[in-house]
Amino acid sequence: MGRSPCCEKAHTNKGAWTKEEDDRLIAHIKTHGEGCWRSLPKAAGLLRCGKSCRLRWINYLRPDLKRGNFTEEEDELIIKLHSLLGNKWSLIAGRLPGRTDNEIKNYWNTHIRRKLLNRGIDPATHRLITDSTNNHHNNNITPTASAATHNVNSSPDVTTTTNISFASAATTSPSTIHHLIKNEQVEDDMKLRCDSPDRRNIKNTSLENQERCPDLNLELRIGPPRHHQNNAISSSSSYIQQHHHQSVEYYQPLMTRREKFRWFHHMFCMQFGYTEQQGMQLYHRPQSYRW
DNA sequence: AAAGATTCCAACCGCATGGCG
DNA sequence: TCGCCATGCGGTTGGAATCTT
Repeated sequence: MGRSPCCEKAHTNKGAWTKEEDDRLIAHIKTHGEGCWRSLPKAAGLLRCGKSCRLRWINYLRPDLKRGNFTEEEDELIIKLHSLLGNKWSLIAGRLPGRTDNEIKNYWNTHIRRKLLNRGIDPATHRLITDSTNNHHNNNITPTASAATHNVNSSPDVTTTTNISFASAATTSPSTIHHLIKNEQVEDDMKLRCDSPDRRNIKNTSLENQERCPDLNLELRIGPPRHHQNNAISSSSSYIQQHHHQSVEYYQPLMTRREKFRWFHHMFCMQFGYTEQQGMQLYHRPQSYRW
C-alpha cells in the first residue's frame, strides 16, 4: 500500500547536483517558467525527480537568493519569529527576503540554537532555562505545539487581523523589525499564504502572541478571496463585481486555481460578449491544465 | 602530517494539503 | 463525495569541510 512514488526511482539521479544539471534546470526554467515540477525533469532532459528539481531551484538556483552569512539583525529576527511561529520555517523565511526555509532551518539548528543556549535561553520555549516558575506556569506548550493544537478554520467573510508583537525585542532595533515585518511584503505574504495549510496557524499564534508581546503591533491581514470559498464562488460574479476594479495581477496570488479560472472565464466572456454558460461551452481544458 | 571528531548544509523522505475530475 | 495527483513543508541524513588532538 502507500502512495505511488513521485518518480521512477530506478532512472533518476540522486545526490549532489552537477554543474551541467544546474545549467539545464536554469535554462529550462528561464524558458518555461516554474511549475509542473513532475514533468519538468523529462522536459528539461534531467534524470531527476520533480521534487528534487524544485528543491534545487528553490534552495539554491533561484536568482533572488541572498548569499552569504546571516546578519546580526537577521539572527534576531529569526529568533523572534521563531518565538512566535515555532518551527514554521517557511513562514519565517517569508519574512526574510532572499532566504529559504531550508537555509533558515539549518542555520537555526547549527547556530542559533547554540547562541540561545549560551544566553541561557531554551530554544524550544524561548524562556530562560532557569526560569522554572514561568515554564511550569504557562508553557507546556511550545509555539509549534500550540499552533498545531488549535484549529483555525478559514471562516468566510472574516478579515482576520492579528496583532503580533515581540516581547523580547530587546536587542533588535524597532525600525528594523518594523521595516522587515510591517511592510506590504508581510501583507502580501500573508495573503499568499492564506491559501496554504499554514493559514491555520496564523490565528492561534496571534492570540498567544498578543499575550506575549503587547508592545508591538503588526497588522497581518488575511486577504479577501478566501472569504468566498465557502460559497464555492457560486457567487463568483458577485465576487468579481466587488473586486473587478482591482487588477488581475493584484488578486491572482490570492486566488485558488478554481477562483482564477472563474476570474479569467468571466473576463473572457465579458470580453467576447458571451454569457458564462456559452463561454463554458467554448472552453476546453487540456489534460495537463494547471494554474 | 594524520586520524578522529565535529560542524555544516544540500538533498532526501514521508506526510499533509488543496485542487481537480 | 471520493480518489488521485502535484506541490509544499518540516524532519532527517549523508558526506564534505573544518577543527582538534
